[in-house]
Amino acid sequence: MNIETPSRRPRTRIQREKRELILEAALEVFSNHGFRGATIDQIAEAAGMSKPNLLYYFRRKEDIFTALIQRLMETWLGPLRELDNVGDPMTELRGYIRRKLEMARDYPRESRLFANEILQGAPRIMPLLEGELKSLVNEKVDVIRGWMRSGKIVRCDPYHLIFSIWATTQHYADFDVQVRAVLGPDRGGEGRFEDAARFLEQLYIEGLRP
Amino acid sequence: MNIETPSRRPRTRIQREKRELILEAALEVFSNHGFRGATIDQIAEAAGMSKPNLLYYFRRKEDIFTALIQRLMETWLGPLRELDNVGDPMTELRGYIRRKLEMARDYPRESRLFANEILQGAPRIMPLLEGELKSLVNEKVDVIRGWMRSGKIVRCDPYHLIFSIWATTQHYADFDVQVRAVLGPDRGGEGRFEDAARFLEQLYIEGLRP
DNA sequence: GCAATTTTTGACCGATTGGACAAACGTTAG
DNA sequence: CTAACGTTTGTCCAATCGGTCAAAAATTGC
Repeated sequence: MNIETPSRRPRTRIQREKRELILEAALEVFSNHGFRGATIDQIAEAAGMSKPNLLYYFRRKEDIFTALIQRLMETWLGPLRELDNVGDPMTELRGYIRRKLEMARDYPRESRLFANEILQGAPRIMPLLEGELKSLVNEKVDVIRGWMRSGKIVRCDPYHLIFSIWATTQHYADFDVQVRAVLGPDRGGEGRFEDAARFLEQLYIEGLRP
Repeated sequence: MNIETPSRRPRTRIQREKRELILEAALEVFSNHGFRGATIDQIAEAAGMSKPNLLYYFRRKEDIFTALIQRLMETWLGPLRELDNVGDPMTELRGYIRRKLEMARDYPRESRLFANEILQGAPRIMPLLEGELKSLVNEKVDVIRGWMRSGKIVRCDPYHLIFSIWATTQHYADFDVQVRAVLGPDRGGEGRFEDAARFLEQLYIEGLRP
């Protein structure tokens, strides 16, 4: 019999461990080759098991992908969830930018996985975008609008403010190859994230000052 | 005999027309599915011809891709080339942002094609990035540094300034599905590009003012 | 009109892919 | 020990893919 949805029995210790192993391997492979470009064999090899063995834990290739996306979404939306209207607006926004940039540095595979899926038209995560993501953004847009009304930051379109923060920070994960190619070996080292952080903080602080 | 590199004979009228047809079809298919995700059959069908017929004009799938990239690169770097140090720096930068945003609106397939290639590690265009692109950026970085020295714009890292303009503008092509999902049917209509333009111009003008 | 050349097509091929399956192998509770 | 259950593997399959090839059809140059 197969696993996948725990219809009745709870997960075994081996099941929990092996599923975790597979998801880690799948993240590596999917983020580098996209859904279509990745093969089950590649994932199985990266996870150190045979293909039929992998298919015992996840019936179909797509099931691995959706399980991965589902689990990642929470981590990914974390920084935006933390954006709160306690504390100084400018400090909050700067913290958000910093956290997003740290995620681009520390979790580039997750970023590229999302980017790849969105690029292909988000066929597998559209409900998430229109549901959870949309409502979370709307919630934070209200917070930002409050800051504008109280004159703490300049008036502008809060949706596009969020988009631009996403774009500028995730750029350093998704387009990392290009960034490093343009900066060259000397300027493209590990310091590029600190340089980016300095630039972006300055841009947004000066650009949003009321 | 096959075509591809015009070793001796010049291109026929039919060859020019059909190759154009194929490249247009390939742009549509590659930008939606990536290199690996696209199939020759799909491209052939989109071009309205049989697969062997297509392979008569381009021997291999990769040849279509590289021909496409080669031709697109010029168009794509156009706006950056136009960035010149004649005229007011702020006006120049605003014009650059506006042109890049117009390209994201009018040529989203080209943008997604590049994004897809970069995401996979740019295996087919790395030389272009390290060569033509890098030197063009370096050239424009000098222009921007000149503006900073003369106090026309605030001092900041010109590389990351360019990166952030790329990121924020191309975001509206590459992540269009997400942008529309979050904005919803009412705010996600055609007006989203004007809203984005207004926001970005304000952000960069305020953020770069000396 | 005719021969040379270019263009198009149907049939085919080997490799890869996602996935099925039954049999073998391990593990664990009584 | 043993029966039940969980895990692993080798083998196989149908579909799809990139690409070949020879021959037919269309075009072109004279």
